[in-house]
Amino acid sequence: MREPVGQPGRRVTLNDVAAEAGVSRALASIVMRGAPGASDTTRERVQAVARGLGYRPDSRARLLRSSRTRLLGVTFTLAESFHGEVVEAVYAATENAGLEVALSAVSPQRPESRAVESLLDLGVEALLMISPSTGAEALAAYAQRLPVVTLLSPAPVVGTDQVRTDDAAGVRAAVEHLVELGHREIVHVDGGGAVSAQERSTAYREAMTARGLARHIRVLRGGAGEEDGLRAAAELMGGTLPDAVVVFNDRSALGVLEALRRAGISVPGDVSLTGFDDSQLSRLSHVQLTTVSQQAPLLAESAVAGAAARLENREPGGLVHPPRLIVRATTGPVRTDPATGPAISRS
Amino acid sequence: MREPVGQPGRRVTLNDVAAEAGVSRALASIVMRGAPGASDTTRERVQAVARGLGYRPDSRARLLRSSRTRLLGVTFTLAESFHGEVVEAVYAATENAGLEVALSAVSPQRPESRAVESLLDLGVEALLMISPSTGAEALAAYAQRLPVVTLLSPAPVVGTDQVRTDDAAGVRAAVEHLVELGHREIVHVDGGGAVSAQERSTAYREAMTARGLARHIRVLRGGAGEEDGLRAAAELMGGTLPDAVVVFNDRSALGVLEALRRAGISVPGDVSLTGFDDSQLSRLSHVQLTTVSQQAPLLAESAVAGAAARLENREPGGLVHPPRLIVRATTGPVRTDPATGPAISRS
DNA sequence: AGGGTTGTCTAGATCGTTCTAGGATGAGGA
DNA sequence: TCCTCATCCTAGAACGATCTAGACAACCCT
Repeated sequence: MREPVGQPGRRVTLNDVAAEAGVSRALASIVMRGAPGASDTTRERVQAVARGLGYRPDSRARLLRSSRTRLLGVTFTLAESFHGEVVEAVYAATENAGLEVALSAVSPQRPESRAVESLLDLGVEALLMISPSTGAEALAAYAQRLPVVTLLSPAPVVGTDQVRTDDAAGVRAAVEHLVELGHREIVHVDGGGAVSAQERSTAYREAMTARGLARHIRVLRGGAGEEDGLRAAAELMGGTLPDAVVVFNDRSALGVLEALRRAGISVPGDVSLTGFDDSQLSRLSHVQLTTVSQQAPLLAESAVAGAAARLENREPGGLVHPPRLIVRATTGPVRTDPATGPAISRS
Repeated sequence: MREPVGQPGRRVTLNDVAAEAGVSRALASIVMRGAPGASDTTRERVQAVARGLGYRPDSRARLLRSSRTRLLGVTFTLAESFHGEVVEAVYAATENAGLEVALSAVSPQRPESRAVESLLDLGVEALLMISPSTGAEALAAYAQRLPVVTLLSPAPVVGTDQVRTDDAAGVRAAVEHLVELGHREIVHVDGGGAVSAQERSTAYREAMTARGLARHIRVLRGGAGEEDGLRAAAELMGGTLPDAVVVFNDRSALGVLEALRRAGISVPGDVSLTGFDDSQLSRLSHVQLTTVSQQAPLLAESAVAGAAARLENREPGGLVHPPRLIVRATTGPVRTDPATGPAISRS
């Protein structure tokens, strides 16, 4: 198998293709990017030559010259596995939208500002920031220079488009799922000061009220981590056990699950449990957590479409998405005989 | 707070800086990249002007023109959280080496070949591939075009530099740690057909033999996933329990841990347990798995240094790194009274 | 036949940098 | 005085693409 490139150092340029095909560089350019202005016969000929020579356009040159770089800058946090899922979906979505992706990671050692700057230096045409940590002012400043779409952003910022999950709908779905299963005493372990903790907690109250369970409303202080769940579960087991627990997120739910099981309480035999995020954790075979999925593909698709819309001076739409309840093995019918209660039964 | 840029659309170029400072474009360029050939006084003046105008070099143009792009292409898999840790460390390492990073992700929908091609189009000068899935031939072909460094690569490929962890040393460390604690009957749950399963299993045998425990050698078929651990643990509990279990990786170890605890066997009270990878899972507060850490910062540093060395036509060195044993809560002294054994005692 | 339109193609400028070749200037040596 | 020679600087050509303006046919319509 011979390499198409003859010389090791030399790279095949558009000039080479044009010369070989006997046309001008400009025409070759037209053909390569599928622009109108070339006959079908030459189009085919040039393409054949390009293929034969193993030509690949140099994106640096392309980006430099054209104002429409079709390059979408994406910032994400390495440690967040959900960001990974979104990025994956962004790649897929950009393919259809005819955009290219430039990734820039955020980490404790690499602030978001640096990530954004490197993208701007690369000449991205729009910015897609996943869970931005940048302050509203700085974000607004970016938005003045180019379209900015945020995903999982804590708060709205003028000039940016916000793609997000309908948190309330997610919590509502979880509560209703539990009610359908016959549960009445449904407790909420909240997210403490975490992002969107407020929204989810409010949604819990509303969903309970809507189902006529207002008198069963009970919110425990939780948090975003596993330890918060462990702590909340300890508090929970201090009094009488509820039918079910709706937890702020998966990590915390994992803590609750562990504490309950360690105390000999069966999940879902005695208590049902739901999380939020559909993280890797929730899929572990001994966990199988029922949870609310922020549908990464949907969010990504929508964010990319939003950026594309802005680039064409259109108004993007459909930026809030309903999540999906993933029913696994931590929710089940309410226990039928309260007398044999939680203290005795074993998983 | 006024933006340094006057017009919203116009970007500040080197020309603007040169004009404002009253020097030629070339001289401004010399100053900006710290090249020799400018007096200290003008150097300062130009720098002051650049700062005042908010000048940022356009990397596209820079990359296009200069042969030494100082750009390091990195491929990684989104779903692998360990890759994330490495990438994080790569950013830090490149900073010192004076290199820039271009990321390109691999996912089920985006094959590694595509990721590499997009990096080549961008004009990267060297390639750092984390856990490459590309075949040896294709990899060798890349290596002919530019320096290629692989990280966590399954097998050596001619022309590429391989940075990896000394798997054997890791397993040895785990075994010796257990022996120190008084354990004798140490079982190994292997990785099945997974990458480097063979090496780790061999290292286990050697370490046991070296400690005079050859007759206690026992290897159970495992795998890379949690289910494999669950299955192996079931097999394990069929016979008499060993003192300790050295598992191929963290995920599988988590399965073993879960199965043991569910059967009422205390870890580390009855059985000690070690994993491999120091993954996020192993740090969960109810897990606290003793494990072998592939030191991401060290690996990244070494890989970047290797790439930098190749770019300067030097031979890189020190590509194999010893891992570090992270002692958490799943290993402890051997149980003192075998009579009260595992079947009765509870965690 | 002349004027307009449409389709195909090309020359040359351009993007923002870096690089090469060479022009001033002044100091120091013969 | 004249010739190096280093130091500081500049003009202009790259890099590899895109874009603008316009040339040249061929065609249609009056």
